[in-house]
Amino acid sequence: MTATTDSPVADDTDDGPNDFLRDAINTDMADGRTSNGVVTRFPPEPNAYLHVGHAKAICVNFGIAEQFGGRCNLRFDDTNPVREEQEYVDSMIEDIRWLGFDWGERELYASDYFEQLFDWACELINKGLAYVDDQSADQIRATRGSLTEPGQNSPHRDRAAEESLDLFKRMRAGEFADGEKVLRAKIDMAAPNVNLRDPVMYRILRATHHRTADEWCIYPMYDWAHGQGDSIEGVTHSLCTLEFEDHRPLYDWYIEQLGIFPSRQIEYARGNITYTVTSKRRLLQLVEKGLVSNWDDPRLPTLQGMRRRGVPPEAIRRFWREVGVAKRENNVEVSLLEYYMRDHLNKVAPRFMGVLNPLKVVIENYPEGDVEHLEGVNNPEDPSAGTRQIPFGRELWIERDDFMEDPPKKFFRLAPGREVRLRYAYFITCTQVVKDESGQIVEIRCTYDPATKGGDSPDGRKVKATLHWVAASTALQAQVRLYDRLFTVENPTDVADDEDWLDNLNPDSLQTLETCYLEPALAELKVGEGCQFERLGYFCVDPDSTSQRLVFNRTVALRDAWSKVKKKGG
RNA sequence: UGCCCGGUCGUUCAAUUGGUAGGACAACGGAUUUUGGUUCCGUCUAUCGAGGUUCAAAUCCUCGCCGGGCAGCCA
Repeated sequence: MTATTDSPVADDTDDGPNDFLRDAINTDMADGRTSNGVVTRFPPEPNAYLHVGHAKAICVNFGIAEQFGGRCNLRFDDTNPVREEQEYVDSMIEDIRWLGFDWGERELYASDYFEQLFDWACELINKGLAYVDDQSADQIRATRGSLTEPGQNSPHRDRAAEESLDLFKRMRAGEFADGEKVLRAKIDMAAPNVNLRDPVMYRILRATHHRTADEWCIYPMYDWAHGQGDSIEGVTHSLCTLEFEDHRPLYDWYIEQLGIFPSRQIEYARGNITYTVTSKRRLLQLVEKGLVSNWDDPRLPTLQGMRRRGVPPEAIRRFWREVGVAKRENNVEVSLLEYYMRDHLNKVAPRFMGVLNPLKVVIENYPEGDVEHLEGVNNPEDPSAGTRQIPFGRELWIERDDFMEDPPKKFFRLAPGREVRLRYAYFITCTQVVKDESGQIVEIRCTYDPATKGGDSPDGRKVKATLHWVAASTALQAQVRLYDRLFTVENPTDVADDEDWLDNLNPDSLQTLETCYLEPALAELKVGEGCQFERLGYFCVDPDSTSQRLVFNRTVALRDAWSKVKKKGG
C-alpha cells in the first residue's frame, strides 16, 4: 500500500477489523471508481466544541483515508453564519491535531464554494430545476404536507426560469428582506421522502459570516452545499451518520442534475458511550448551569475535557478503531474506553508514589532525623525509563485504606502485629495504634527490619502486601481531584416525560482531596504530563497548578481487585 | 399509521458472502507478581419470532414483532 496520507498514526496503523464501509470502498476500488485515490472528509460545523462522538467521525474518516492510501480533508461546514464562529474553528483544529491527525494544506470551508454554488444554482434555474418562491416560512411549512400526506405545489413553482433567475440575482443583491424569498429545488411535492418536496436551497440571511463577512446575504442550505463541496473536492466517500440517510436521494439528485463528480454518501451509526451525553444542547446546559466548571471540565466528554483529564489520544483512537463501525444503534460501555486508557498509560506512564488519604507512620527503631535514598523503578513495563531515588525517613505517610485495626480475612495490608513491605524500602511491622480522644486513628507505630532494605528479605520470608508511602520530611503537598462518571445511569437522557435527565447527574462525580503527599520527584512534572501513582491510578498535572501547589487530576483508577472483594463482603 | 434504516453473548464488532457462530471489553475462576496493577491460563453467555427455499440459513424469501430516523428558511 502506498501511504500518501498526511496522517501517519504510528501506533495504530494496522487495519483492524473489516466493516461495511471498508467493504464498500473495496468494491468501489475494484470497480475503478477511485482512480484518484480514496478521498474522505471530516465536515464539522464550527458551532460547538468537539467531543468524543466527533472523535469517532474523525477516526473513521482519517483512518479510512490512511488505510487506503488516500487523503482526508478537513472541511468546515460553515453555511449558517448565525451559529458559527471562528473560535470554534480554532478549537476544532487544535483538538483534531491533538487527536493525532493532519490534513496538510487542506483546511477547507464550504464558504470557499459560495460563488460556485451560486453559479450552479443559476444553472439549475435555467434548466427549470429550481425556482424562487415568495411564500413565507410558515406557508412553506404548511404546504409541505405531513409524513402521511403529500404537499402542495407553490403558486410560484412554475414561474418562468428568467423570472426566477432575475429574482435570485436580486436576492443576492440584497433587494429583499430576510425570509422574503427562497430558492427551491423543483423535485416532487408528493414525494414520500419529505426531503424531496422542493427543498430550500438558499435563504436570505443578513448575518456576518466568520469568513466571508458581509459579502453574502444569501446562504446555501446544508443539502445544497455539502454534496457539492464533496464533489468539488473529489471526495469519493462521504461518510456521515444515519440521520442523513433520508437525505441521500437529494444528495444524489443535485449531483446528477449538475453532472458533476459523483461522490458517494454512506451512512453509519454514531457512537454513543454509556454514562455520558454528547449532544451539543445538553453539554451546553451542563456548562451554563454551572454543573461542570467549563467546556474543559475533566468530567466532560469534550476533547478539551478529556485532554485536561489526561486521556491519551492514542486511547481514543484505539477505542474507536476497536469498536468498529456499523449501522445499528449502539451504546458502548465506557469501561472499554477506560481499558484502552489504562492499556496505553500502563506502557508509557512513569511511576511515582503519592498518598491521597494520609495516615502517619512512625518507624520507632529508625534513627531520628536520618534520611536515606532508595532506588525505585520508573516503569516496570519499560526498562529504558530508568530508576530514581526516593527519600525515606522515620516518619512516613501511608494510605489510610492500607491499614485496618480489625481486618477482615481477605485484607492483607497493614494491621496490628502484621508485617508488610514498603515498596522499594523495608518490611515494617505494626506495633501500636495511636488514637485521638474521639477514637480516630491518628498514627501508626511500627518497627522496620534493616535487613530488608530495598524490599527483599534475606531469609526468604514473605509478606502479603506491598504499600506505597511518602517520607513526611520531604513530601510535596498537593491537591488531587478524583473524577467519577458524570451520571449514575447508563443512559442519562433516557427519562420519562415527567423526569429531568439532570436528575441522573452523579453528585459525587468530583472529589477534591486538599492534603495529599507526593514524593519529591513529582515536582518535575509539567502541566498536562501524566504518571501513575502506584497502586492508585493514572494522574496528570492540571493547569490550575501553581509553583506553590501542584494540582493533579485522576485520569483513571487502576483496576482494583480489592474493592471487589470488599464489596462482596470479604 | 407514509418513507427509510436497523435487530448476533451483558456491551460492541465479526462470520471467507449459503458451509463448525468468533474476537475484544465486562463478569467469574486460577497461575505469576516488590503495584490486590501488568502478564498468562481457563470458564460462562448470543443469531427477535413464525413460516418457507435448500443437503445446509445469522446470511435468501414471506409475514409479524421490536428499536431508531424523517414534516428547519439547522447541520
